Amino acid sequence: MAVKRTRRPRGSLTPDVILEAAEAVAEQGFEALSMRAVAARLEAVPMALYNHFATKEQLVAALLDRVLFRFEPPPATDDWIEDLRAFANAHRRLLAAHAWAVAPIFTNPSPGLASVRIGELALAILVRGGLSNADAVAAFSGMLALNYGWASFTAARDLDPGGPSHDVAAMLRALPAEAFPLTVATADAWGTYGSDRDYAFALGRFLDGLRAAASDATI
Amino acid sequence: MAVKRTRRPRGSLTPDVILEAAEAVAEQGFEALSMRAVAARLEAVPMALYNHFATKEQLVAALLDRVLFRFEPPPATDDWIEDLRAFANAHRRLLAAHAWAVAPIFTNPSPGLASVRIGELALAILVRGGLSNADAVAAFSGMLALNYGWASFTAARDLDPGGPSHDVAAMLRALPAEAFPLTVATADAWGTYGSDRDYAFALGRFLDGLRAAASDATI
DNA sequence: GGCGGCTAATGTACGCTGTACATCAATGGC
DNA sequence: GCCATTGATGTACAGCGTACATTAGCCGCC
Repeated sequence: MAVKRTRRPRGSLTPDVILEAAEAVAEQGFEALSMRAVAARLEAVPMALYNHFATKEQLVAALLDRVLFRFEPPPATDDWIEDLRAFANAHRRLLAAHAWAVAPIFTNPSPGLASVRIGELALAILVRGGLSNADAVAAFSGMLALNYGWASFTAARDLDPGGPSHDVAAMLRALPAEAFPLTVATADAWGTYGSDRDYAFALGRFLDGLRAAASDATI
Repeated sequence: MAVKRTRRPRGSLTPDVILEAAEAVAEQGFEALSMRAVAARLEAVPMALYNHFATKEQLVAALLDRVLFRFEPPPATDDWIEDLRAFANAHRRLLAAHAWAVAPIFTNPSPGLASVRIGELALAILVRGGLSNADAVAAFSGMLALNYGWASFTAARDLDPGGPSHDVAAMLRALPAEAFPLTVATADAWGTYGSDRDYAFALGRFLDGLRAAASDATI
């Protein structure tokens, strides 16, 4: 006997191992991320987590910062617009790789250190392109907004394949053509809604405009 | 006596009055929107709502559609780019006017009828500008993503004035300048993060690029 | 006018959530 | 070897969405 349930060794619960477990839980859907679920995965009791994070909110903030720190900027070239394109693509890929994180990041754009680092890296490119401080901030905000918004489109689909939006094209085609002629006519294009090609187009137009504005300013 | 608590008259609970109450509740924060809170505001019992909406999720979807139906497109002119600018601004104003709705719309880009209507109206402008169906869908997606992303920035601030991001500029200025030189240097510009001016800049660059692409295509 | 039947409003209950608060036990300093 | 510190635990509570059973108001029918 004496198989008495042994309690967790005293130093074995650290913020890092908690966040590791939390991410594993979150990967099967952010709404599945509960203090109890994280604790269970660590074979600990829910309240044990509160010795390392004051609230769930703080745990989530730390988790999101951890994810955003994985951003790695592409190497710089001599064309700042191409650097910005690569930067935006890398950023969007990061969001797509952690689809579960998109919604909470979105609703809580915490100014964590990881976000600041991303901003710093983006500003370096924009300032190199000749933009003023104010314009660089505005341009970076625009790129960020585009990426977050776009990520929400794709995340909704990635997280719920076969969900209500699993066949947008068919749904749109079924609409009354008198009321929504263009929607019905573009139903096929909507089927690939949020595609890489569409993103490249949208980002491309933004960068075109940015390059024109920068070269105007430097003339 | 016979002051027995009278129950609600039989026909008095309709989807409309429920949504009306739900919106009033949601306006003090989306997380405050619970079935129980909506029922309480109607002096009804929580389960009464389930005679009209199968789940909370469906109630929320109907509520969001109701809000998005308030979008009114600006009148058309003979300059499609200017029409698109006005359209984007009107759309963003709608989101800003219902900041609580931004997060749920974002996480659940439901293809409700109101969204379809907005898409139809946007496509009309883009097709008039000479874009192909595929490009029109991509351009609209980009505008939508920009607006949703941007709205999330401002909504976070509007919903929580005095919150952790109440003085971004001061926070950024306090960062180590060696690690984040550009962030510190642009701290002032970050203070107006998400401003109308910044949005106008970002949208403007996108529209510039779009106009150039369209005129290229028609030559 | 009385009377069923349909259905909307109600009541009760369950499992889940975050977390306040009290308790207990392992560990580092003396 | 003892004690204070502190991290792991246990219990408990309010609030959530909602399944399921019950009640009561209204309708058409005789």
